Amino acid sequence: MKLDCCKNKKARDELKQVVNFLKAISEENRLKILCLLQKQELCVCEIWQILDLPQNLVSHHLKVLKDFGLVKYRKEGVKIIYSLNSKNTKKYISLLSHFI
Amino acid sequence: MKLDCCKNKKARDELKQVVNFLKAISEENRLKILCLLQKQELCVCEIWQILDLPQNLVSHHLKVLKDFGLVKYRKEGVKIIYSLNSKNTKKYISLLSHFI
DNA sequence: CTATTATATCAATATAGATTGATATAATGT
DNA sequence: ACATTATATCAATCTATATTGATATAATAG
Repeated sequence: MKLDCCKNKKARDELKQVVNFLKAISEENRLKILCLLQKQELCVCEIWQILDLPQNLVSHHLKVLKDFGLVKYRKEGVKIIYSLNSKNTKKYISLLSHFI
Repeated sequence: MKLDCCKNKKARDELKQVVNFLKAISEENRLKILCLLQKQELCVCEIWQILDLPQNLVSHHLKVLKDFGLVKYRKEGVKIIYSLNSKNTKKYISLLSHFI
C-alpha cells in the first residue's frame, strides 16, 4: 500500500505521526534505552548506571518515550520498572515503511 | 540477530549511524520529499511547487538527504532530477529494526 | 519520625537544526 | 553577450530540544 503523502488528509496526519515517532527515537540516548529494554525490563537506576548518564536526564528521556507509548512501566516498591511496548514500536515501524 | 547496543564497539557505531539516519528522516518536509520520490523522480522545482516551500529550503533538505545517501540525482539540462536511493533506505530500516 | 533511596519535575542554559534572505553558479535561449 | 530559469550556498535568525542543577515526591528502613 502506497500512501499519497501530500494530498489526502489521512495520509498527511499519518505522516506527522510518523515524524513524531521518528523524533522520539532519533536521539542517541533514547535509542540506547529502547535497545536495552528490548532485552530486559529495567528500573531507572539500572538504566542511568548502565548508560552513565545523570538520573534526571534518563528520567526525562523515559518520559518522552512513555508519552509516546514506546515504553510501559510498573511500580515495584520504590522502583519503577520500565519495559518496551513492542506492540507500538512495531506499529510505527510498519507505518514508516509505507512512507519510505 | 539482537545487538548489544551499549557494550560492543561495532554495535555502538551502528547505533549512531541509525540515529543519524533517523535524524535525517525525522523532519516533516524531508519525509514528504522521500514520500514523493517513492512514487516518481522529480526535479527541485517540481518538489518545491508541490510542497509549497521556498526553493532554497527544498535545496537544503535535499542536500541533507543526498549527503546521507537517501536520494540520488542526475542532471538534465538546467534541471537536477532527484530520485529515491531505495537500496540505502532499506538498509537503514533493516538496521533500525535490530535496535528496537 | 527521620534518614535514605528511587524517581520525577521545573527553570535555566546550551546546542542543534530549520527557515529566511541574499547571492552565486550554471545551463539555455535570444 | 545578455536575459532567463533552475539550483546551490552562505550567513543570520528563529525555534526546538538536550542537558544541567536544584528541588519535590514517594516508598521503605531504622
